Amino acid sequence: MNRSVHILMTMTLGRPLEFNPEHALDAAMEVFWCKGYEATSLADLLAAMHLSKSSLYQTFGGKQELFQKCLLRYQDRFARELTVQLNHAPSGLQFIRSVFEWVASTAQEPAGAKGCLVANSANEFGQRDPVFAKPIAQGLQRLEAIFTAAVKRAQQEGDVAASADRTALARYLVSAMTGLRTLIKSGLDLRSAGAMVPLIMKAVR
Amino acid sequence: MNRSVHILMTMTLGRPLEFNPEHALDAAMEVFWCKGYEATSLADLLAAMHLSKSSLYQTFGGKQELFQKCLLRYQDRFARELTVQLNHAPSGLQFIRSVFEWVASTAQEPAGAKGCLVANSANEFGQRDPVFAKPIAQGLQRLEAIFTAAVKRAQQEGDVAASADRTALARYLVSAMTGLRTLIKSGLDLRSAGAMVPLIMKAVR
DNA sequence: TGACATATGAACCGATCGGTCCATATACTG
DNA sequence: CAGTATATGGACCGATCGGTTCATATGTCA
Repeated sequence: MNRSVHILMTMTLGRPLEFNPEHALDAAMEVFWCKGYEATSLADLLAAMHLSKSSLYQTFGGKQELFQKCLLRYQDRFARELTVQLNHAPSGLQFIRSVFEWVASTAQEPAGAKGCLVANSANEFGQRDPVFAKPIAQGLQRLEAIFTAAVKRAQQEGDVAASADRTALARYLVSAMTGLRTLIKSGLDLRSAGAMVPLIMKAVR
Repeated sequence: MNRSVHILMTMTLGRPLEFNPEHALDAAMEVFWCKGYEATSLADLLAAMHLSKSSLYQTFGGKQELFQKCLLRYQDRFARELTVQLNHAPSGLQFIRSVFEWVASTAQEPAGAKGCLVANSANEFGQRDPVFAKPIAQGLQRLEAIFTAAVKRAQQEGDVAASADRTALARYLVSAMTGLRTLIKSGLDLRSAGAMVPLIMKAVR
């Protein structure tokens, strides 16, 4: 591999970007997160991302592709964050509880009104659009995988019966999570949200 | 009150409608139910309702008003159905379980892919649109009220601790319901959906 | 400096959006 | 029959939709 090829692969020729693609992606994600896919227009995105239409198409490809990128970006960030939390948690059970307590704490806050991008998208599209069905299912899957790991740890720590069906429990937690977020998104008050956590946890113990 | 006034109030003058407003409303509800509000176009509605644009506007007022009518219609029908079920159920607890078992049974079926119009709308709009926030909140409220009645009955029947917080429990059930529907909408398999019901019920017992 | 490669903004595209208007059709009334 | 009130279909509206094209700006390289 000669030098010129190496340069071609590691640096961009021509005029450099005037914006940070990562930041722009974050801005787009925020808009999709708040308004959903259908209700978000190109104009909304351009305004939030601070770039021109041609830049958006050249860099991200279009509305659909941009949304897919945002969806994956959201998953990655969310999954990484939860994994870190799980690793730092005193116990698997504590991790699960603290996740729900954090979600409950977003009640009546802007963060709560946005919901979860994956859950929002799951509700907006279901399996209607084959283009989005896969990344959405994958997002739910990843959340389930984290809960599965947490339940497994809780079982090893003796907080959950070893005989319990990890997968079923993890799926239940995903369901409980999205349900709680839906209610919070609809304006559930903080007290009620908090009261829901121990009820949700009953299925785990 | 003379005869002519009476006639004016009880029957319509001029050319009669060529369609059944109730049926048309059902058709519109179906479309909104499947695709959501934003993704549904006037053309979609006209095709499903089998009427012309002018008829739609004259009879129902426009997309927003039509959606609101559908939302209320859905609530009424759903609430009435559940109330009947509750009255016929052998016990409050059995009612709750059977509702969840019915929802779980829609997994991998067209009915499951549609979700619940109220839950769908709650997720699509949250509190973003003040025009829809009220009917959506009302829909969730009505479901909660039914669950509250069921829990109350279960308490009287000794299946639920008398000391339990009925309202909190009812809200939990609404949350569990919407969560389950979200997952089913995303393609959860029938077996997994069924396995979730006893876990959900753990919070009640 | 000049060749080159990419980025950018603005003009432009056809399609579709939700919504209005009006001429005509169709019923009931006297 | 004429008069009246409503329903209907189709033409039409401006706005916006997502997307494309292209001339120009701006950087790197030899």
